[in-house]
Amino acid sequence: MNQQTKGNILKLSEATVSCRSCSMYGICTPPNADAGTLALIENAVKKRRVVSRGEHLYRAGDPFTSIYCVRSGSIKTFVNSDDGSEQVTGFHLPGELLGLAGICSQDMPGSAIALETSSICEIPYERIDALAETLPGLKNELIRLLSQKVLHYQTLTMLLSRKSAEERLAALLLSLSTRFKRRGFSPTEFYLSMSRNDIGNYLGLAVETVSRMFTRFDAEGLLTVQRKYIKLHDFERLKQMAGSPRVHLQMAQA
Amino acid sequence: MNQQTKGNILKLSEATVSCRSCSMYGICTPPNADAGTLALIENAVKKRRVVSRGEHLYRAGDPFTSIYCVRSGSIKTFVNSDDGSEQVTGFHLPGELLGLAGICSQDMPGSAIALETSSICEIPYERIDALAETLPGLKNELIRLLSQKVLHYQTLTMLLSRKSAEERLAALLLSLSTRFKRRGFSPTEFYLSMSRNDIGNYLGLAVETVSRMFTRFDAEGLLTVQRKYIKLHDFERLKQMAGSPRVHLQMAQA
DNA sequence: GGCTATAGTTGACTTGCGTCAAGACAATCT
DNA sequence: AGATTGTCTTGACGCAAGTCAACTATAGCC
Repeated sequence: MNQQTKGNILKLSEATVSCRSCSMYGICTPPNADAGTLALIENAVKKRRVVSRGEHLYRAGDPFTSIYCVRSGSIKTFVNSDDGSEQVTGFHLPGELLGLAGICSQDMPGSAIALETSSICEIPYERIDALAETLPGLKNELIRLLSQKVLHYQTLTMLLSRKSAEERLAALLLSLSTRFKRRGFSPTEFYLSMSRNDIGNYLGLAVETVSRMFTRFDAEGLLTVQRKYIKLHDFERLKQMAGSPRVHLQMAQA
Repeated sequence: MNQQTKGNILKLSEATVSCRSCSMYGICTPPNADAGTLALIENAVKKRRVVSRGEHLYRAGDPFTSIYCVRSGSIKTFVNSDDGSEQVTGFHLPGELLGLAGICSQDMPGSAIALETSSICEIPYERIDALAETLPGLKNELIRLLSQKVLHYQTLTMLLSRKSAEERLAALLLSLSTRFKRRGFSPTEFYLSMSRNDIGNYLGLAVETVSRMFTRFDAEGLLTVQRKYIKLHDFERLKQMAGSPRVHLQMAQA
């Protein structure tokens, strides 16, 4: 029995979301679209791209041309600070968007690297205007998605400024779980495609602290951890730890 | 010689930005607007509102109806967590937008309170669609502004997850300075409209720590502080402290 | 298979910042 | 003026999490 057949507990690289559960669904496949419109979108908007583990999807400073959506696999985005260190700004799972922050500037403000072999939909931004003429709801949808991002980062900000290491890790695990569930994967059992290093970087913690927290959570029976493999046992206690339930909801769309 | 006449070193409540230096400029007064269009906008979009110190502009849970722009004064936005505590998500100065995170949900996800008597432009969101028909660039402008917000919060996230108390305060002061300058106020001398408590809350620091940092900065000759009054002396060292110069830029639009 | 490089874990030690507590200064009210 | 209340500052102390360092497990490679 391989991963694929073992229900929906599998590595993201082996999973592909259907367009139905994609953030871009309202954009790519608007409800009132006729065959002609769908063909238009098919040709104008969708462009597949495969990036393998460690490869860049885009780099900071690249001219902004497109926004991206993860079909399968997972992507980390990060910005570089002057001293050469990088700060992870997000993990992007199947069905989620990235590259939106580039809209406001000519260049991409950060970089994106595949955490594993991933399939990506690329939407050239210059075509948005043309497309919007036939699809009046498109820009509203984009605005809504951007607003959601704003909310997400506000939440993350809150998480990072107030919470302890324990709370941060609990919140991340719940966020991942919620997002897996939304796209039809198991919310209790999954593989982390990112390293402890990435997690620590994202949460503002040292690697060692992340490691210690995993060990503690496991010892306390909250979850089972074997390297990248995670199985969540006690949602209730994790939620308590992470704090406000509103926070989880908002974390859901990373 | 009162505050008003003392150049442009004054309290925000006494200052009003012209529409020219407002974030909404591209929206409120599009470049190619004829008299008829301007009249349309004047009637449909602009609605003034004055909120006095401590008063709510909106509350978390209120139905989302409008986005707002500060004309004069200053506003703090915050979200409530389950335990009743609040987390400051931003300080909004003349010319800056707020309420954008509400677009994605039906209700306002957070609250906004005036830090001093403030004049606010209110733009009913339902009219955006109608208005966009006569002003094709409007939605693109809104999208751009939202993208800028995303970038800002990514930066803030980075600030909070990695930086020390010293770096955080330096970054905030530089951010305020940049934003004052952009709107035509003095970048070196200003009054803080927010309390130490708000600052600490925003930066994820205890009030005492904020206070100690101000004292230390003053002792080191970086600035002069007398309660709310701040005079910056050494930009260079402040920038060094705050870290990446890119961060300041991005902090500029809060 | 064994060798090397990388990622993850664990322990010992240090430190920045939060917490608690007391006091100083401003603003407002009577 | 003096009393009251809220904001800000300063000091003493403890702890959560960072740093340094050694060790272990895993993955990738010849």
